[in-house]
Amino acid sequence: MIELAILGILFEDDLHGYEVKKRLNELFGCIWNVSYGSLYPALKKLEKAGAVTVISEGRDLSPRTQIPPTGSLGGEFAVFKAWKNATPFTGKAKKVYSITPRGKELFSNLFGGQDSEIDAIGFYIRWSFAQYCDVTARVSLLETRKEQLLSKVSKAKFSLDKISKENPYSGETLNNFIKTSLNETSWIDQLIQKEQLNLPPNQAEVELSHDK
Amino acid sequence: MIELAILGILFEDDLHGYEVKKRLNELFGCIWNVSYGSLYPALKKLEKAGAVTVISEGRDLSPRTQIPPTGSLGGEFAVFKAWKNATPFTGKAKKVYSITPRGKELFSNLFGGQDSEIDAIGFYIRWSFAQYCDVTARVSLLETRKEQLLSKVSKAKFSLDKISKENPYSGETLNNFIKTSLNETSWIDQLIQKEQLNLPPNQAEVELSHDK
DNA sequence: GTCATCATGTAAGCCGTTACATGATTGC
DNA sequence: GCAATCATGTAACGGCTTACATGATGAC
Repeated sequence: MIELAILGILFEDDLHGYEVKKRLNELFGCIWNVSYGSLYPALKKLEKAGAVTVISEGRDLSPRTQIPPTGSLGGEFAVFKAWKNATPFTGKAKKVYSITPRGKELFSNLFGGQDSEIDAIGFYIRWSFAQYCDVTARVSLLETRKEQLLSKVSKAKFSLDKISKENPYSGETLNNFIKTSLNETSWIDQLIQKEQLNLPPNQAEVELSHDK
Repeated sequence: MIELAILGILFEDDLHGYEVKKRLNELFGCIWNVSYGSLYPALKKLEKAGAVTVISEGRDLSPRTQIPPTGSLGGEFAVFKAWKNATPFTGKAKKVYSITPRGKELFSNLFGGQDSEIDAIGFYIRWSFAQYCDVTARVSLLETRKEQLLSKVSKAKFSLDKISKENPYSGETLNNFIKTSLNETSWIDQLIQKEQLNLPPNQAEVELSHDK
């Protein structure tokens, strides 16, 4: 989950860890909070996997280390290496991370969520970064989530049959759960319709366009 | 969380572990699932804490081990002990648990949730068992949850200000989150009103009663 | 007598949090 | 120079899940 979010946020900007956390909490603070204890290990893991690279490290990167408009990455790396050797390094340094092509691939895989461990929070986070994948992946995510919600609704209805009499509070709770889930389902339906306007015309677009 | 749920389900019936799980999954299956790996250790912990007692153990409790209408618990225990010693015990036995007064106390404490770690699921579970605590605790839970929701909504609005332009999907997500949370808030308002009809008349009941 | 299901438990491991430890930078 | 905050990391711990291991019971 956190890896997906990190990659998603790095699509927008190259950032160092501290700011990744700040941005994620800014974006998702209402539903989710990242802690350092999970952020830094995750960054390390992503770096090891080649999904992100450190593009600058240290406290005083002078302008000459910027990428020249026509410059090669290899050249920049050499300058950086030279600086690093010249400046004996003691403690904590600001490490700016950048997403790699491999990272974008990983993002797509995580977005698809092969293990189908996509809970409410997982869905929100994925949808927030939905612009970084293609239409089919988006629609697929929406369908998956919709199915999940409906399956939970039917479970809840099943529960209702069993308990509502003796315990009014649990019935109330289940009914609210059902109502909430159906609301979310209809929201998702709208999103699916919106997305399908972007799909090739062999989809049922005709219907939709004069429906609207 | 699981301890609260176990105690809640034991309010209704004396049950053995396997059936506690079955009932909890029946009741909460749509939002929550208990696994054996957390159930049995939790039962053990509750037993150690004196919150539940094993009232029967073994596969063949004959009628004589039932509590006589006027019988003392001590007497029953002695019979049970005798049976246990007489029947060399090899393997797995069905252990029926019962909630104790201390368990009911613990339930109240957990219901209050002093650490305020009451997330959506925690709230649903608590509310499902709300009939086993008093009106004030119920109202207090509702108020807490409402505050939490509103605080999250204001966080979400804050986030909206920062991101909506460059990322339409995250804006969409946040808006849906806000809508959902406000729906839930108004549901909770209704519950609070309902509960306040049960409160002593020094509450603002007059207003409510002719409002309805 | 054997298969499914009932029933209890343990162990390994994942994932995440809290708390801790350290150092750099900036504003006053 | 000192406090606040920026910045990176580690270690301990907690809660829960999965998988494993074992045995009892009942239906056929």
